[in-house]
Parts: sequence; structure tokens; C-alpha cells
Amino acid sequence: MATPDSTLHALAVDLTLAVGQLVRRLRAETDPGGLTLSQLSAMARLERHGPTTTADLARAESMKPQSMGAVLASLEQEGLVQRQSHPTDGRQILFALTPLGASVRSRRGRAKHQCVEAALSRLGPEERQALASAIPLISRLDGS
Amino acid sequence: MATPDSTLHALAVDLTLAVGQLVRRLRAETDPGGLTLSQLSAMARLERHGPTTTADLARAESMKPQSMGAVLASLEQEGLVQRQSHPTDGRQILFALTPLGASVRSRRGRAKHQCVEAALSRLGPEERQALASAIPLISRLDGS
DNA sequence: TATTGTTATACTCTATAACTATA
DNA sequence: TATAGTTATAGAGTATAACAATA
Repeated sequence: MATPDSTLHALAVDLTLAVGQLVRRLRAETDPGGLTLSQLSAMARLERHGPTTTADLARAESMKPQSMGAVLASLEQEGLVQRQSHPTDGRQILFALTPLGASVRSRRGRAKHQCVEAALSRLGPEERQALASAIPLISRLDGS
Repeated sequence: MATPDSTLHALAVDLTLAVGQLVRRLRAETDPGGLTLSQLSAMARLERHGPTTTADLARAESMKPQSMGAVLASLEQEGLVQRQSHPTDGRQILFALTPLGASVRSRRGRAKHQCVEAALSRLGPEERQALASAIPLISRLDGS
């Protein structure tokens, strides 16, 4: 009979396949002037958590501070985020959404989000609910 | 009051954030000699569906045939997949896992899968079940 | 003419390493 | 000495465009 381990392994493989495929689809979904997945993710975190340092954002997104630095630099250049000096530690830099950033965030991620929304709307209500409950679990997978 | 649309939008954003983060984590999880996420995905599909053409694999993984060609070329070079001529259409090429590929697949993806398995094992049984039910829904999001 | 695959090239994303500034 | 961020460089992953072969 199947051991719990083999079930766990199959689940891990299936999850890996599913998220890999979805991410590729999302990356391919672009509108002219659209923001990348990394840019949108960083902006969404900034909107939720307020001013945040590069290192904290990098941790939240599971990337290295240098990589997050590049993402933030691209957003800063477009005027979507701006830096603030940290009140007590001169080494740290807080990044925050600008009013422009806040106002264009959802518009410039429109293609990606619409693609997911359209797909979600094709699910039944219970299915949509099941997916909604699973999202925090996926986020927690990354935790430790 | 919140319209169904705003709920759908929030769900789409949350899902996008969660899968982006998980994919970054998986990509970072490597062991020496380990296979990449794209390589493992292609091999998993080949194991499930048997010999498949470049174009069909590309469709399944939401990438362009040229990109899948590069993934398959890297696997072929390592002797993990091999090509077979299509029985009736001389243009098409079927790729199949070699015995070597089948035997090393799970071992060379060990770090990535173990990372997910460990995280899954920290969930409660109902949570794990909820996540398992959501996986086919995520796969279906990509569908059309 | 349409389709499958290949080759060449470029861009995005992220990583590692070396450096500067502050604690 | 340790930590936050920057700069430079490299590699993986994927896309687009141009091409060859077969249908």
C-alpha cells in the first residue's frame, strides 16, 4: 500500500508542476508598458506593509537583497517607489510606493491579473473557495 | 459593499504573490548536480505521458517550442531523454525518458522536492488535503 | 502554404563576489 | 566585526526572428 511518504512526494511533484506552469503563463501575459511579475509582487508588498527595507522585501519574496535591489531600482526609475532614510539606522533605506505607484499598480498589472481572474471565474463557487483556502497554505510553505 | 469582482481580483493578486514566492524558493533550492525546475517539469511530463513532441511539451508547460527545445537539448546531452522518429510525420520528433532519466529523475530533484515535502509535513491533515484539492484547480487555470 | 523543429540573438530574472558606508 | 546597500559580472530561462525540412 502507499506510504504517507509517497503521497507526500506525489503531492510535492504535482504542486511543483502546477505552480511552474502558472508562473510561466503569468510571465508571458503582458500588456504594453506592463510591469513584470517581480515588480508587481514588490509593489503589492509595499502597498500592504508600508515602507520596507530592501532586505526585508527580499526575505518576503525569497530572493537575495541584490536581486531585490535591482527590482526596486527599476521601479524607482519609473517613479513608482521612492526611498526614505531610516529614522535610526543610517545604513538602512526604506522604500515606499509613490502616489503614482499606488495609482498605476493595478492598471499596469492588468493583463496578468485578468488572465487569472478570467480563469478563476470559470471555476465553480466551491472550487473557487477551495483555491482561496489553499493560498495561505502555499504562502506558508515558503516559511522556514 | 465588496463586489464579486473585487473579491476575484484580491484572490488573483494573492495567488500571484504566493506562486511567485514558491517558485523562487524552489529555484533557489538546489543540490550539486541537481536538475533545474524546467528540466524536472519536462521529465515529469514525459514520465506521465510517454513519448511526446517538442511542441506538445511546450504547450503543456506554457512555453514556446524553441524554449522547450533548449530544455530538451540539455536533457538529451546528459542522456536523460532520447529522440525517436515519429511513425507517420517526418517533421515531428518524439522525445522519451531514457532508463537513466527515469532512474535519476527523483534523485536529482531531491532538494526541491524535499523542501516542499518538509513544508507539507508541517501542515495539518485537513490543510494538506485542502492544498491537494487545490492543485488540479491551479493546473486548470492555465487551460484556456 | 502551413507546420515542426533548429539556430542565432537578446532580454529578464536572479545569483555570487567584491566593495562602501554605517553600526 | 557585522550589517545594509551598491556595483559588476555571470548564468538560467525564455522570447523573437530567420531558416530548413516535411506535409
